[in-house]
Amino acid sequence: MKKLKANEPTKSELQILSVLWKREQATVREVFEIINQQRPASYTTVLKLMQIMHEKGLVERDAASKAHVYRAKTKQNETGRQMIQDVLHKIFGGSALKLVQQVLETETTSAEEMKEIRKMIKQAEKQIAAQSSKKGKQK
Amino acid sequence: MKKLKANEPTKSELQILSVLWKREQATVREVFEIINQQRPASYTTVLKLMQIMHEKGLVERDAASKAHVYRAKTKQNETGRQMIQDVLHKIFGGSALKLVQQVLETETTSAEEMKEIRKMIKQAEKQIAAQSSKKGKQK
DNA sequence: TAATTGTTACGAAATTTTTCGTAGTTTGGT
DNA sequence: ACCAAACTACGAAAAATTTCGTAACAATTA
Repeated sequence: MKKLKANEPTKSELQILSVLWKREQATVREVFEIINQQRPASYTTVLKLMQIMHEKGLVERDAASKAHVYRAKTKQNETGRQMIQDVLHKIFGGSALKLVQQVLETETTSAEEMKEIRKMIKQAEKQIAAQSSKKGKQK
Repeated sequence: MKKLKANEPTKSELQILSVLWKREQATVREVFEIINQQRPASYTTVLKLMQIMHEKGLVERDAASKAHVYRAKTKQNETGRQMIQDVLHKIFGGSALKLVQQVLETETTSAEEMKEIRKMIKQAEKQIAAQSSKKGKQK
């Protein structure tokens, strides 16, 4: 076996993953173009990072053509869950309420999204109901 | 003037801030006790970190008594907003919907919290309505 | 007062992450 | 076949972060 470690992406790696999540797949050059306009960076730096990410298993790549084509291997949601978990506990003391509150206060959320969010809450509430009845009423 | 830089706390610093947010104020020893049971750490390491944080202006301290008493200087919400902003854009492509969805899916959110969250959404929706009417209807 | 205990200050090592130069390879055009 | 352009591989320096030992000082107590 190889690596069972939950290789958390570093900040720079996250920045690259972000690009891959948006583009589905990309060459080093393409990623570089985008990263470079967000902050100064040299081509080989981005290349090296992506190679490291490959070793870590954060991305996969197709070496068929001259310029390797990369894809994110770690799912956006996996990473997202982890990071939210982090923020939730480190910042908001575990209160989902406070977190959501902060999101809604800060972000411009469209009416459309609101509707969707409300729908989700309905769902989530059902979950809760189901769970508590299944587990039996504790006191 | 001294520092205008937006001194982002590092991971370790965040862990310490987290303690201070919960306890309002604490000595190095108190923080150490807590940190140390989360992960192996030595006293002087925590001390050093807190000294650095003091230099950076992340915390303030009262040196009146022998053991300095520290308080978080950066607000929980400030940091929270920043980090959410980060997660939102780097992971969820700016979609508040997706973020909230993830939160609700992952976290055990109590019925109580759900109720509160719903209330907030009502509020937020009012905001939107007010804004769009004020700005004039586009399209 | 002397010994003991607990605390801060701080330099510097250790570790992790990021950056970049150089060398060698592949592709495509002449 | 040769040259130029665009890549990959990779070592190693640089920078950022974390860890810890040692020294010095203050408070407490025997």
